[in-house]
Amino acid sequence: MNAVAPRRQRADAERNRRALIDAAIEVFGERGLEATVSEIAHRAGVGQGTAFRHFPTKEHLVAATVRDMLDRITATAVELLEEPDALVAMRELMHAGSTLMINNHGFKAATANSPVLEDPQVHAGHERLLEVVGELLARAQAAGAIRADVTPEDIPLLLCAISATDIPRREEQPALWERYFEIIFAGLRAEAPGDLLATAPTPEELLQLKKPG
Amino acid sequence: MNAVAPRRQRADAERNRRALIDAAIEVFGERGLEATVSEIAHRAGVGQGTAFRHFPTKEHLVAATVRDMLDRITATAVELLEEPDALVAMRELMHAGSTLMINNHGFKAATANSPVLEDPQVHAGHERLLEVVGELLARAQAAGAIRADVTPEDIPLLLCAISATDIPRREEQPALWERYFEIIFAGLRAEAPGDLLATAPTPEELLQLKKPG
DNA sequence: AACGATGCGGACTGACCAATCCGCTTTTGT
DNA sequence: ACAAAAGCGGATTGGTCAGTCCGCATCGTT
Repeated sequence: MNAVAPRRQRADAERNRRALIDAAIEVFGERGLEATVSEIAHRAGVGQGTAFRHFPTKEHLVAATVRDMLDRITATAVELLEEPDALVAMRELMHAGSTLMINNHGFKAATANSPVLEDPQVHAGHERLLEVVGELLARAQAAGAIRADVTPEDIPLLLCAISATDIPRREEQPALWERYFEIIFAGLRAEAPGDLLATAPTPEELLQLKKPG
Repeated sequence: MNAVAPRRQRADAERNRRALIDAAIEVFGERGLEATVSEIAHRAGVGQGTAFRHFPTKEHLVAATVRDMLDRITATAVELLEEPDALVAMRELMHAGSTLMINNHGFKAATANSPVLEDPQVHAGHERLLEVVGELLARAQAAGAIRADVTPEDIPLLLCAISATDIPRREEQPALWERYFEIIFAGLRAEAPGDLLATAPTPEELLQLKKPG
């Protein structure tokens, strides 16, 4: 019977913590991880001293936002467990994940950042995501829609790959990444797609995003 | 008849310029674009004043190294024009390009950096690469080995995608990216690969890089 | 050999940023 | 209502880095 003493924190402190994470998601999303802590604090409507009290290091703040983002993808994945068509579920999961990474420059950069990935909170969130992804993937493989040698750990890495194609010419061709989504997703399909191709929502049309002439 | 006056620069200046680019490729390669200019100058055996005289801005130095790297890939691509098997040529080109990007953290980061891509030297180097890639790609498509809707511009972006998978666990699984190379390359193959699969050097074995148990 | 032009090196500047510190304010329990 | 605890804010510090400056060395030319 040791004193674990959870000692709930003050209401305003909890509010500020939440506001900081929300602001961090926004600001890191817009400007990448180079955004400064005081900019985030300001956006959250608090002083930067407050930011560093809640998150002793910028890296801690980054880890907290990454954890939050991971939880969002996981929530999407859980919803997709309801989808009867396993291939559609996988496709939508990957599409949602790519969209999220592409709209959040900071999240994309953080996944390339080993120190962040070693944070226990982030690691736990990642594990939880892998479990749900594993379930969706297993179903798609059981249906013969996805190659059997693909593992759950592959999926997040492929999302990194897809979002890495979004860097240049964002103005000219806003959704060019969808093209590469199709190519990479095609690489995951079972060796003889044949009739299964028809199941995918928009299999070939999306590949025509580039200028036709 | 205006005075263009090429005015050749002093021999030591030219030597230093070359040494700076070589050092920059090394240092940016090891530590990414965060490496400091003075570190590069020191590695090149010159003072940092010299570095800033040759390259008025860090960005100029980055652009010069990117241009150099692009020229190296282009040289590889030109050699591959000799390869009789068009699919093998494309595969080797992409493999070489991925290897180059993965071993050079700075180059990888620079391709995600719009200001660098807008540099006229870099842009010219990129165009030149696209020409050669276009030729190799056209041959592979004519042979029915690669989907007809793939364009030359897709290839560099897919190399970015492949190298984006190399970020974590470099120690544990040094060549994990080869796995994703296979998946993405498979996505480029013509819809009915069938017998063509046999042409690829190591089509399925490389996919078993992960722990089997 | 000698001189002018070109290039060199590294101390220095100014800006920026993560992280700290401490006097002040708000919350919470009584 | 009051006091102690908890939290707040922003000025400040220390360190880093791109870019400048200028006295000195080296090169190339005659």
